Amino acid sequence: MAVTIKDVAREANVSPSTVSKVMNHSPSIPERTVKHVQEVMERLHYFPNLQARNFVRKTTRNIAFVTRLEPHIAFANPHMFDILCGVQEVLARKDYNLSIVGIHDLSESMATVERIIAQKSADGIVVHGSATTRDLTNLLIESKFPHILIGKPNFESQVCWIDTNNFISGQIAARHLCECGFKKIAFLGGTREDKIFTQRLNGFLSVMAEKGLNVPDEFIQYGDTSSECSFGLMNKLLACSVRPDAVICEDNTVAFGAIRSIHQHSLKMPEDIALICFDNYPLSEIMDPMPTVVDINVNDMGMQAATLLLRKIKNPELQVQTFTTLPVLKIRSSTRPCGTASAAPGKKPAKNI
Amino acid sequence: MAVTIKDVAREANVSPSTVSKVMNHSPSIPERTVKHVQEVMERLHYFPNLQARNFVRKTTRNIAFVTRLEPHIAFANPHMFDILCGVQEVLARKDYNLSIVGIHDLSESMATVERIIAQKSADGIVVHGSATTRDLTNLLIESKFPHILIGKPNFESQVCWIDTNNFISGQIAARHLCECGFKKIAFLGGTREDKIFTQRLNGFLSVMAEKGLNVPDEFIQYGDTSSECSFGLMNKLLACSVRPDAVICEDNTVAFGAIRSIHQHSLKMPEDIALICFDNYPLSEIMDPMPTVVDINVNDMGMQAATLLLRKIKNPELQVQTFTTLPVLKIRSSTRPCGTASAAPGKKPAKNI
DNA sequence: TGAATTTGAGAAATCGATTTCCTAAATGTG
DNA sequence: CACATTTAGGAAATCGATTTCTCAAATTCA
Repeated sequence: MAVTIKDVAREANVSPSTVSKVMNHSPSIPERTVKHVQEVMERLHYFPNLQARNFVRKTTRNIAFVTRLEPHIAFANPHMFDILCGVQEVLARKDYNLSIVGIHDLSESMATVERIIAQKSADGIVVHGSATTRDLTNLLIESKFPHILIGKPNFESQVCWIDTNNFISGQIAARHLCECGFKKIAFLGGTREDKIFTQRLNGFLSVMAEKGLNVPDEFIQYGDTSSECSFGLMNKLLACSVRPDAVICEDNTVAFGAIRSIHQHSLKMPEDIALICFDNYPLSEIMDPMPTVVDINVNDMGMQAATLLLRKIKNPELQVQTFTTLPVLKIRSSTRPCGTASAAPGKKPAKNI
Repeated sequence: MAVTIKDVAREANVSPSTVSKVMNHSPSIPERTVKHVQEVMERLHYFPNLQARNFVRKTTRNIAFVTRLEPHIAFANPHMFDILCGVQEVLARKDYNLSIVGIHDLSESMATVERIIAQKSADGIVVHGSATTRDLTNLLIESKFPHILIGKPNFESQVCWIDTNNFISGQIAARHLCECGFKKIAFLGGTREDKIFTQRLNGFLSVMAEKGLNVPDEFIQYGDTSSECSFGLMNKLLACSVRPDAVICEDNTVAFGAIRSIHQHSLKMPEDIALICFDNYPLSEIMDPMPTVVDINVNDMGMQAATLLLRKIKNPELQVQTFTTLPVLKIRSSTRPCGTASAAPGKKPAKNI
């Protein structure tokens, strides 16, 4: 049997209440008693039973991370794990536990969260965008259960969320290129309907307008985000009457196709044409040249989400609604000649499990 | 206040014991009482307090997943999250909770696990290779705490682990190439000291010996696993007096460099030269041609790990030591002409978070 | 010195389930 | 019909902490 508070009490010749008070730093226990009891606790290798403690305190010290989880999801979304790491990091510091709650289908998310709330199996919930539904947000609001969504929902809601600022991402990309001296900048690769793409594009255009730089219609090329498609789009761009001297790509894959086209035209990067893209995936680290990227700092986003959530748990009155994080620029050789590049050294994937 | 067992008992005109017995399917409760009580539970929206239940039952229904966790770890190891998904999947089915316990440094793993065991904050532990130390395995063995390591430790130990079979990976790669009719097969990209590389190489060689096929020394090229290095190695291979008609690459990055070299030599794949590599990373899905891979089914490995662990928790007498999973072959166009390929359709990374 | 106040620590209730008796009623048996 | 045997369900202890209330001892103050 494990050592309990009673064992410590008996051994220290005090009552269980006193031991409890020592553990909880009650002011009514004088220094010498504290020391004595702590000594006994140490000697008996006493660890308080967390279950008993949480049970009586009516807390769980646990945060649920609700997300869609499927085999090979790391392929479909390498961001998710980084977010998770950020959340875990902050929770661990405050002695909170993080538990993963996976759903397979959006239709499960409602029931899953209902159960968490009803059974009080967590003190708070982080809901990943992949598990967000309208019903779910309503439930979270009505139940007043501490929560935060990762990713702004695509509908109006009073729910609490955190997301990155795509408009600013577009601005950052544009500003960087302008600072490097490029003026004829093209934008490559999303579909007109895609909100994220549109926001980035608008951010880009706002900077161009601000600087008084012209963006001809043909400099904005829509398409899907496959590398084949972007290869074709880039060929088109390079055939324009006025050739762009820089291109912003919607993501790594798009950039990959674009670079292939640029190589085929025997153009030098960044001298003849510079390239910048959004997001930073492992792929970018083996591309030649390594592309400058505007990255969502997803790890930081996870940390912020956790911080906000904990604050809300501590202070339920708090009415934080939404939060936006700033993207970060990683300058690499596709916009700066080698040598001047301040590239973060890439780690290559470990082959072991 | 939440509804408790007493509220249900009062409303149903029975005692709390009866309600408890209904929940636990005790045989001494007749059908009509069961129905009546269940009806009341439903009506009152009663959910048993899990903390109270686990407390008295002396279980946690929680499994700790101990691993090194750092920002951008998804970059360094895309496998980890897939393993996690597999573990979670199986645990959820059995109503177990999965909680992530991250460490930053190997030196923390011992203390971390000690605490989990002492505080009984989990019923079992999964330790990822990145957190495995000799001390830790000793602790797990001595404490008889239910556990399983992901990845065979690189030292002798009685600890319980699960891993993939690299020797068989090598065999699978070789067999597949032989079946496709290739006979002059080269092996590209690891360092002599790397155990995994050596095992794969030996698996390959064993098949070649079995088939009576010769492997000239120059067909085995050692190097680091960068794509630059493998580009050079592949150039060397293609300059051999007898040119190989197939090449096995140590990983995706190696394959990436090798393919670049093959393209530069204007060779057709797989007609002039076939290529196969180990592991399946997102990179492989945008390579041209898409490479056939021998993949560790890490998701399945996570599932098996969880299954074994749960079995051990249920039956502590069980003396399972080690477990090995079989790699899977994903045939794509680098070894089979298009059309005959049975490639799994690749999902491209989602750009949203 | 005696009264008032502060301090230190214990007794007992509590949290919400489970589980072990135990008993009354129902049923079966000779 | 009397007695033995099931059956159904309740009373109460329990798990290991926390917390409130209480009180004796120590200290301060007039």
